[in-house]
Amino acid sequence: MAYGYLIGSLPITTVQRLPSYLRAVREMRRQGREVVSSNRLGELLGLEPVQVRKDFGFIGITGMPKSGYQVEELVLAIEHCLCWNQVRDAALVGVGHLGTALLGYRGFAAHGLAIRVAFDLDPALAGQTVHGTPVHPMASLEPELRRLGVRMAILTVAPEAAPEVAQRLARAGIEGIWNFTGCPLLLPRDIIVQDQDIATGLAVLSAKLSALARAGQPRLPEGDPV
Amino acid sequence: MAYGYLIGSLPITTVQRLPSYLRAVREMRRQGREVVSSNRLGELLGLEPVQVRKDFGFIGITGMPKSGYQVEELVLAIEHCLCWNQVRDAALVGVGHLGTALLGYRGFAAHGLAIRVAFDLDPALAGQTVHGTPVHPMASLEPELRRLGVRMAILTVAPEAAPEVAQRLARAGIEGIWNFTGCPLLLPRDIIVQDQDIATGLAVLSAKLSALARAGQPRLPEGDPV
DNA sequence: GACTGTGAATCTATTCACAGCG
DNA sequence: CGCTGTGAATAGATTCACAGTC
Repeated sequence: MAYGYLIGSLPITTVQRLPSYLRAVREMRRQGREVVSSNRLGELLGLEPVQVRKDFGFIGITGMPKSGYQVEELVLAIEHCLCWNQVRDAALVGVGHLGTALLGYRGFAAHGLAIRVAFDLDPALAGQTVHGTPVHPMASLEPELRRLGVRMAILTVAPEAAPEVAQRLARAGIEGIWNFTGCPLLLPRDIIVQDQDIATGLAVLSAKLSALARAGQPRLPEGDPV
Repeated sequence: MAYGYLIGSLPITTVQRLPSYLRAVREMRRQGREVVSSNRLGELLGLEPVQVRKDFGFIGITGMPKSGYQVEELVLAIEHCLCWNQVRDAALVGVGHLGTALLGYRGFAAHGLAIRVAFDLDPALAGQTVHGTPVHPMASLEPELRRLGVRMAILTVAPEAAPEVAQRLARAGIEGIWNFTGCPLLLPRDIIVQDQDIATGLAVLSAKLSALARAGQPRLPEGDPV
């Protein structure tokens, strides 16, 4: 195994699974469970036990034969890998339906994310707060970002506006952009862009449903039990 | 190349890229461009040209040496693969911030998706419409779904409620669930679940930003031009 | 006996290298 | 030439098989 495609020192696929692990082990901690086996966790999350063990190996966690892994140790290690144990300030640009929903999402606290400020073109929104976050006019984007020292941006503007706004974010010193616009952003390589395009998920689901329909219904009326 | 991991007859990674291709070629059609090369498309979307050619090969599109691919042919072929040229009815369950945002999203029409009905626990919402979609009480979930013959559900309830609601959807004859709850759904295998967990994207971005920070800033103050 | 941990094998996806064509 | 199309090579990710440990 070469594993030369890493984020820091972790395979990207492992990083993608960390949130599910974290949710599960936090819940176990809440329930007072102190240890958990790769088997149990895999069953809960729909993963092979060996996958779980490999992933935990990558994040430097080692378990105990017979008993399993320490729940508390897992929580701390995963939070550390993702830096979800400290707060990261972010700005949100584009207070439409989706932007508003994200501003109202209470789960970000558990992910170490705090949206400090939002921006929108609509002058009626500027000066208001949405779900407790102050909204500023687009004109003050650069100075406000620099003043607050925010390094991460959540981009929820209309796709047409995305390239231009992204340019402005890049020039304002933003290091990472969480891109919900579906429009590909071509930016300098030192700016990290994470695309969160709802259409790719819908595409996979559409294709699977269509494949199913095309195949007729070669399945039993009732499938496997849960 | 074995390629035995297919949706219908397409690699899943290819399906995931189809929406970006589609957006790009639709835009080109709008501009009156009739042909496009894999090179140009790759540049626009940040992909290797050979990747584009392989993908088009999979969906059965063949281009012309020297000139490239027919834009119109690409649009039709991709829409066909995803069944985005016909309307698929869906129900949305959970009219919170995110559910409301999805009900207000106008882009679904271009993806062949029509949300016909929504459901929510809150009795104050039942009987109302949200962005034009009627909201029903949870109690009428099963009969209403069967009456409308809806086969796809968008799940935007709170994570705690997800497993139970998913069970009800499964029993009501739903074939595919687009799962925004972040909670893993363990359902019979004949029900297709597409997880759309915002946390995995945030995890990747967090890990990359942290890796960057840890590495110091071993880059030039200004990166490559666009 | 019931776990973990890991090298080897397999499977999947991308990229290379280059033949072929208009 | 400037493209496409594709077998071969490589890279990446999962799964197998099994040795080791409490």
